[in-house]
Order: sequence, then structure tokens, then C-alpha cells
Amino acid sequence: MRRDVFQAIADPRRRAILSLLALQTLTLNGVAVHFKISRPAISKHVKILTECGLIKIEQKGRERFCTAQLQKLDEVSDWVEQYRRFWETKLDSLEEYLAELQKKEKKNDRKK
Amino acid sequence: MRRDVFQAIADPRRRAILSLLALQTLTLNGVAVHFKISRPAISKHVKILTECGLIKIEQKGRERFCTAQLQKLDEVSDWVEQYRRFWETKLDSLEEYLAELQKKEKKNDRKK
DNA sequence: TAAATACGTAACCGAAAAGTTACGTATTTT
DNA sequence: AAAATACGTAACTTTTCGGTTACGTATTTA
Repeated sequence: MRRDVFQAIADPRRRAILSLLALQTLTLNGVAVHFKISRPAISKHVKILTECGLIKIEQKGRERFCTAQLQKLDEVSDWVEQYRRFWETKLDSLEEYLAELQKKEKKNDRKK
Repeated sequence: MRRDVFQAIADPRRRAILSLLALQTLTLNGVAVHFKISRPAISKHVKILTECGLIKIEQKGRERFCTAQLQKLDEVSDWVEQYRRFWETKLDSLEEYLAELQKKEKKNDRKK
């Protein structure tokens, strides 16, 4: 039962669930109606996402509200970003270099 | 046989292989000596990484040199970055916002 | 209070993942 | 030419994954 963020986002359905919950908190059934698989299957996916901290659950009566905790994705971001210099420094065209530069600036703008 | 980047980096051993190859090109055996699992096992991991574009292989005689193709990680980066605003500029809930505010006020109270 | 609802979970299943050993083959070394 | 090396791959095993159905339970609605 390896439950890290990398393994959690490996499944396309779990990524889809996250993209739903990024926009709004939903009950478990609220999530389930967007998929053709059964509710227990969704329940399992949500459990996995919860166990690795990508989702937070709040119980209200018989309902369970799922909220995305996307700051957990920082772990993935950090891992990827440590390699960025390895692929950004070797570019095969000036165009790509400039495009990459602009992208970087936008990213920095967002960060601060 | 789902071979996308997300699934490829889900395995911790494959991430370790990538971090080795980020620094230097290695033959398959050159990779294998860093792990306690068997060479065929490494061979399989390398195959998976190659199939999803994270590694490039160059055969020279009986040796196969593996080079990381880290620009493929852009797919992961892009996916994560689309959610950054959700955790950096937006708060998860009004409750958390207010709690954060109170915390800050208490801190100020203590200072004066 | 009875029925409907919103779940969790257990039991089960097939497929895929991750490992092993055994063996084949091309290339290099001696 | 023979031995050693650097692999790939097939066959097999064990776990894990992702799904299902069936059922139990607490809460809400009628």
C-alpha cells in the first residue's frame, strides 16, 4: 500500500477527480456522477487521494464533502523543477529558447 | 500497457534511474549496479522509460547507452502548474482564511 | 415510523505490475 | 577460436490495482 502523491496522480481517473474538485467541493456522489464507473470505485479513488493528502473530507450528516488540497502537488512540482535546468539549457533553436524564456518569466511572475 | 509519463514516474525506482541519468549517460549495466534488483528488472524499467520518451537509447556495439530526455517532464510540469493558482492565490475556505487572520492578529498582540 | 439516501466496506475477480531465473545472441576480449 | 561481456526476452510467480456486486449503517425525507 504505497501511498505517495506520484502514485496517486498516475491514474487518469484520479487526475480527473482532482480537476473536478479544483473548481468546487463536491460530495462523493457529486463526484461519482461524472464517471461511468461505480460509486464504490470512486470511493476507493477518493480514499487514495485522501490518504496522500490531495483531498480533504468533511462529513456533514450522511454526506461527505471532498475538497482538493492542491498544495500537495508542490511535491511533484519540486521534483520536476529540480530537473528543469537539464532540459532548458540544451535547446536546439533560438525560437525555442526565447519561447522558453517567456514561459519562465511568466512563471516567476506568478510565484511572486 | 498504459505508457504515459505520469505512470512512468509513479515508480520510485524509475525516478531514481532518472536522477542518475540526469547527471550522466550510462549503459544499462551502469544503471543496474546502483540497485539491488536484478539486471532484467532494470532492463524493464528502462524500457518503460524509453517507451514514454523519458530516456533515449544509443546502441554502440554490445552496449546500450541511456540518456535522460527530461524535457518530457514538461507534460507533468504543465499539468501541475495549471493548478498552482488554486493553492497560491486562493484559499481553500473562508474558515481557513479567518483562522489565518486570527492567528496573525494574536501574533501582533503578543508583540505589543 | 417507513422508505430513501449517501455513503463505507468486504469479498471477489481479472489484468497488469514488478520481480525472478533461465536462456539466447551479438560483440568484445584473450 | 574460446571465453567473457552486455545485453534482450520468455516463462513464471507474487502482489497490487481497479473494477464489480452485495450488504450494512447512519441520516434524512415522506
